[in-house]
Amino acid sequence: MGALNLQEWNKLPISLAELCINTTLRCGQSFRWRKSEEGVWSMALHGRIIRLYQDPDNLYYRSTFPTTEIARPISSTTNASSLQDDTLPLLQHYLNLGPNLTDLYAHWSANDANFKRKAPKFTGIRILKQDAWEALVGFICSSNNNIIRISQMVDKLCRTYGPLLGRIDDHDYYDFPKPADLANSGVEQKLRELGFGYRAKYIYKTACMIAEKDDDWLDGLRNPESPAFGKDPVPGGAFVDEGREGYRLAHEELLALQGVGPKVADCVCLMGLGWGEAVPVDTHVWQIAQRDYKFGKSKHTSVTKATYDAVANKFRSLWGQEAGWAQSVLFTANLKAFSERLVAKTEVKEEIAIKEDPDAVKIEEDESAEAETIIKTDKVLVKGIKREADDKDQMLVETKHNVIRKSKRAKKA
DNA sequence: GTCGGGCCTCTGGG
DNA sequence: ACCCAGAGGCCCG
Repeated sequence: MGALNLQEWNKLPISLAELCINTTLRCGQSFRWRKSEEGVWSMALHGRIIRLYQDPDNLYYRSTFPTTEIARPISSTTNASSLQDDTLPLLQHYLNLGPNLTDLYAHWSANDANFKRKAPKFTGIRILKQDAWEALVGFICSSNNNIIRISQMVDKLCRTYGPLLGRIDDHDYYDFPKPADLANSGVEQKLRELGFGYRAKYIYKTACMIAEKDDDWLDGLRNPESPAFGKDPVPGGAFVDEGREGYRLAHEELLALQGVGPKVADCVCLMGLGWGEAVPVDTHVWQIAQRDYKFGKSKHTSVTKATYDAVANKFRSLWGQEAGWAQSVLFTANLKAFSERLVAKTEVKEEIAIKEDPDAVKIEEDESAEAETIIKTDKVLVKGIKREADDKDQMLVETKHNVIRKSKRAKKA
């Protein structure tokens, strides 16, 4: 942490088991957070620049408003501090700090031995309550893509079409552009020049469709139990394996947008509209379903609609109301960027001992009574995570390769 | 309803 | 060197 001075920061006591921003902010749900060399996460959010830092006992946070906002006349009934004071409730909302995460993990583990085995190294993951429009655009970008490139694309989008909020430590912060900002002719061409590929047309068309509708159309699809920041929750109905009526309606409405298929619609439902039962079934989750939950006997390699629904329903029946949240934990555990944790001794420190005797690294027992898999362990050289500028050294780690056995029950045959 | 083929771009691994 | 599969898929015929 070095020269980082936390004197001027606000402090919120919270454990790493209840929130781990280092995992939550880079596991592929939000594509806009940036991490400094000091370990400070920062992003433009709700018209201000938010900075976050976490140690084992506290979350530290601070807001920086644009100069015009700070210079705004203060009414006689409003003191200076109340201008910034909504940062805490804003963060509590955005980081979704309401639920007790330890209890949730226990609940998901109770019916699921696989979750119980995988989750302990991926604690503190929360589903962010992101702006629905931002989530929509981000996940339209995600098709046939990887998290690093998606983040670069979203950054270009904000830099080109979003309002500049300020500059901190030689870094400019732009807020996310509005639908109307992307609904102009020439946007598709510009996005193609910026490297969006075939997604340029999807974003332009979807922006046009949203801009045509009422301003509150997208938020009208929200889970009433999880309203937008500043509004009061209303009961949203009883849970069912297929998902509640409101969720299915929201999903269907989103499918009408360009570049939005079932997976992207579920991402928006889960991370932008507050529908906890939305389970996005992507290539990773499909792999997980085949490897650990006995899916895959069907002949098609790609996920058909029927298979998609079957996988999502299976996970909803297994994990319940917040199935999408549980899915995200397993998704993160399956990401290559986090694969070092599968064999790392400790999860708190970023650095893995580079010169450590590889033979001293413990091999985890990962056999599952349920999963029909064979585990092979290999020693390989992998590069450090690209986005961490201070982590370029090559690390000697071990990875496991799972080989799917296709036979239905005859393990020994 | 289902199935291929094509799609922008970048990267790690054969 | 070179190619190709894969990356949090979707659209079209």
